[in-house]
Amino acid sequence: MLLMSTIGCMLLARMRPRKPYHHGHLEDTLLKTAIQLIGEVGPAGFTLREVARRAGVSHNAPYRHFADREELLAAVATQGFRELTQAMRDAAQGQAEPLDRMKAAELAYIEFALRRPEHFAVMFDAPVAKRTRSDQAEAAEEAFGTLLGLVQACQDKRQLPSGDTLQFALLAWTMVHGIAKLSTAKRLPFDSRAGILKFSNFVIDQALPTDTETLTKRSKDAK
Amino acid sequence: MLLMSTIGCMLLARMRPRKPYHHGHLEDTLLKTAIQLIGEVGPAGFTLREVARRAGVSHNAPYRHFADREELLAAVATQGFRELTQAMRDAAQGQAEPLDRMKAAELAYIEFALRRPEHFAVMFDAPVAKRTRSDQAEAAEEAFGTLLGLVQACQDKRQLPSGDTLQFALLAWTMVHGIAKLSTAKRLPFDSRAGILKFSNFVIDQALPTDTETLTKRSKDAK
DNA sequence: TCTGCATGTTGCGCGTGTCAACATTCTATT
DNA sequence: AATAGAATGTTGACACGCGCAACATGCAGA
Repeated sequence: MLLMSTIGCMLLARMRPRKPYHHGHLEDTLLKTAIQLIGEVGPAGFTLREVARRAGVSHNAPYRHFADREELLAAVATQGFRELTQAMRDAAQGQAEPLDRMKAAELAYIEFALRRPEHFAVMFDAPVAKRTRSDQAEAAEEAFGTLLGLVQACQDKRQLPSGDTLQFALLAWTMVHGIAKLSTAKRLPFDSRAGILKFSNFVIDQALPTDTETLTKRSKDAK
Repeated sequence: MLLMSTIGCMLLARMRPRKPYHHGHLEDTLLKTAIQLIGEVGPAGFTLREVARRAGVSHNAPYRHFADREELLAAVATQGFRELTQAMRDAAQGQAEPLDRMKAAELAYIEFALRRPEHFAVMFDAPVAKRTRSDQAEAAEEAFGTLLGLVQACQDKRQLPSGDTLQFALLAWTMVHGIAKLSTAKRLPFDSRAGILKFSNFVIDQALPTDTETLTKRSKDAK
């Protein structure tokens, strides 16, 4: 029945198989297309109309799924935070010791930024106004929460000084974020990925000392 | 002579004082106007035409001084780096000890970002392509050089471990940059400027320990 | 004085974001 | 099964910004 009417359609259209009026997974397609486009031309060159073109849909179709350009970008950012979280978790999983797990996650953060600089930019450079989108805040919170959990684990095993867990996690975050941002802005005097990662290791070790001597010393200082 | 023709002009214009055809300081005016506009609407809302309007000039006049929108933004960034350098120097000047001078400069970096978030964004988020502008690279280099000099001074006075000066300076830079970026992106759980600065102090002290005990300990480790 | 050059203006084409009106398809209720 | 209404997609229009081309104005040196 449905088959027959479809065939009828095709006959009327001179056997040309007709594109269905309804796309089916347009929202997903738009998001994926947007992510890819941003990877190619950057957030500035990103265009709603080009996304629509690549999705094979009219220039106004996206408005059925996203209120405006900003909202699509916000969705891109949200997806970015999810992938960042996953990357950090995967990296941590490869290590046994809490401290190594944390460091691996931190490096994964930097590597994510290096691998997808434009996407990373959308996540953090987007105008603050529209970020009331709660799902994005949630995704970002989960990314940070991952790091926080790893720091907590280090403290539990006495591999980091006990103290304000939040502050240590924020310290770790700002460090890797600074490296990531300056790297993608090409402001660091390293041209190779390896050079950046080597520097990253230096920074991480410097700010989060691993040796017990320093640990005990610092915990004494804290008193 | 010139006066007479001017008066003639005014008479013809029914005593309305006529705006001179040539602006006189248009390039400067455009730059200043652009900086102010960016401060109001952010890099995204920034428009070449609005700058022209505010400068009281036609929408194409800016093209006589800047090749395109990007080039004006690049000039804005350059100016930003100069002001950042000045802010860091001023802050350092208020302190006697090298270490205090360095810390003051680092805090000045963060405060600059907090005070002029949009301007700061233009300096670092701009597409990398157009930044072949050598004067901008120079201004940025000078800003970093300021920090580098302060680190060097600390090492000279044994207030920082001797070693790779560049790496320490880069460490300091990435830290403050991370804080600045995350703060302006409103991703840190601090709502007040004071809270951010308090956290900044924590981060700086954590990563660049001042006490001589740790210093000697670390220099031993380095062997 | 006159001529060339820097500076500013007007007008245009093109692309984008977004709104309004219309077309098509799906879903649910009867 | 029929049909109304909600989703989804399309077409057309408008305003606006970027940047080009052609023109106007004023300045500076021969």
